[in-house]
Amino acid sequence: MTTPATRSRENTRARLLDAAAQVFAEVGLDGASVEAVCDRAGFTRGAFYSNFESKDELFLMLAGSVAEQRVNAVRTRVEEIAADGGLSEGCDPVELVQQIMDAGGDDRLGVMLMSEIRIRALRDQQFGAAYLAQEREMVSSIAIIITDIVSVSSLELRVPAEEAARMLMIIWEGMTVRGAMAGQDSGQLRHTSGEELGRLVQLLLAE
Amino acid sequence: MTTPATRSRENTRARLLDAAAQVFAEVGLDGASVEAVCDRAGFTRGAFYSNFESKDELFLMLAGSVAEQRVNAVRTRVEEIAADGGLSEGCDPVELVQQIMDAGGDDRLGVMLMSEIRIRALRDQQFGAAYLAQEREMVSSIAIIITDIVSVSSLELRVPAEEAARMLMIIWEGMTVRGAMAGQDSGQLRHTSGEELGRLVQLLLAE
DNA sequence: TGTATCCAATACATAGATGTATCGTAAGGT
DNA sequence: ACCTTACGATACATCTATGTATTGGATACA
Repeated sequence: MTTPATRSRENTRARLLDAAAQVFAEVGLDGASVEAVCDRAGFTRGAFYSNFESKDELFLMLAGSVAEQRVNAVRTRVEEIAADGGLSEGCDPVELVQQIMDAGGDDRLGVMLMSEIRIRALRDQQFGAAYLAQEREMVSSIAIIITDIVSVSSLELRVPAEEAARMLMIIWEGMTVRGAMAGQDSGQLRHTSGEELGRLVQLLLAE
Repeated sequence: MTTPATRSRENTRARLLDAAAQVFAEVGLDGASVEAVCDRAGFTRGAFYSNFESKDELFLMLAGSVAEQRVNAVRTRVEEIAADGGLSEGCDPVELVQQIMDAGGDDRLGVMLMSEIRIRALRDQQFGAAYLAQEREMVSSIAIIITDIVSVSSLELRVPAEEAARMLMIIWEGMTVRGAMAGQDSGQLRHTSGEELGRLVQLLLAE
């Protein structure tokens, strides 16, 4: 009953979670059978029911892990920028925002998975509350860096930092979703959504 | 083979489409069985398969009708405002934008149905292209009225009208989705998303 | 080497959804 | 009044998914 067994078990769980992320993104939570997830992971349903109680439990764990990753990615990116002294007076606000948003990095499948998560957040009160709470954390992180950026520049914000952060996040989300619809790969995705974000940043700032 | 029979048939189809809108919004396309839709409409599956080939065909028709309604609602609202001389010099841009966005009116179920439609647009290339085309129509309508508003005022746009329209639409969408997640009813939904839109309008305009 | 344990595979029972084929009935035409 | 047609209900066959119960096999430990 030492580590190897446990290690193997955790590996199995991780592989199932990975596979689930892909399959849920591709065909949706309801469209994905437990067996499809297991096939993708290279297991049978025996492994699944040995590790999870239901597809729903798996989804909740997956969503929790995705949320955690996003929040952390944005926060650490913000901290990195602050520590790196990226906030010199001559820094480019547009570039910085771009970098922060990239931290939450969404490729095509990522966009689809997030959409699936949002749908669930719409249908399930509890889950929705958790989703919104997690989003507020991201907004807080972004608001902090926005405030810092503005404080070292000669510019000023035309709306409160939190509002600005929310707008940036929503526009970014809307643009990536539409980019994915148009069949763009992640590279183009970053590009087009970046352009729109740049314009919004210019709107948010005033001399 | 005169009207009554046909009329009854079309009535059946309409009731099934209505029921489908509700059920799809509540539990999603994949989560909704054909029987659930029929139950809601007060029919059996016999009626369904007599009128539609599959659940998917029904969904495509529903989505088409929803898209048409939205585009038309926005366009006619824009035309009404233009005709009503609502564009006097002293008009309130924020108020006008609010009215236009309201035309695409989304209550809680509407938000959920649109989310379902967008998910499909993400998964299906063809459908996604159609969705984006329809959205471009809406953006065009909004851009027109924005241009008009600006032209009769002493203000000017800080970005191209089409960009402004897209941003407004995306922010509006993002806010209504989040409002619905928070469990707000349609009244509150309009209120909170309206506030955020107001701020964006102010950002978009310059003296 | 034997044994205990843990984990995933397999087999099975059941439930639910789909689509088709058939039937009953009401309305329209002659 | 009779016949025909159209539409929705019913019945059925099939398929797929789920969850559980049992089995097999690998690994750790004595």
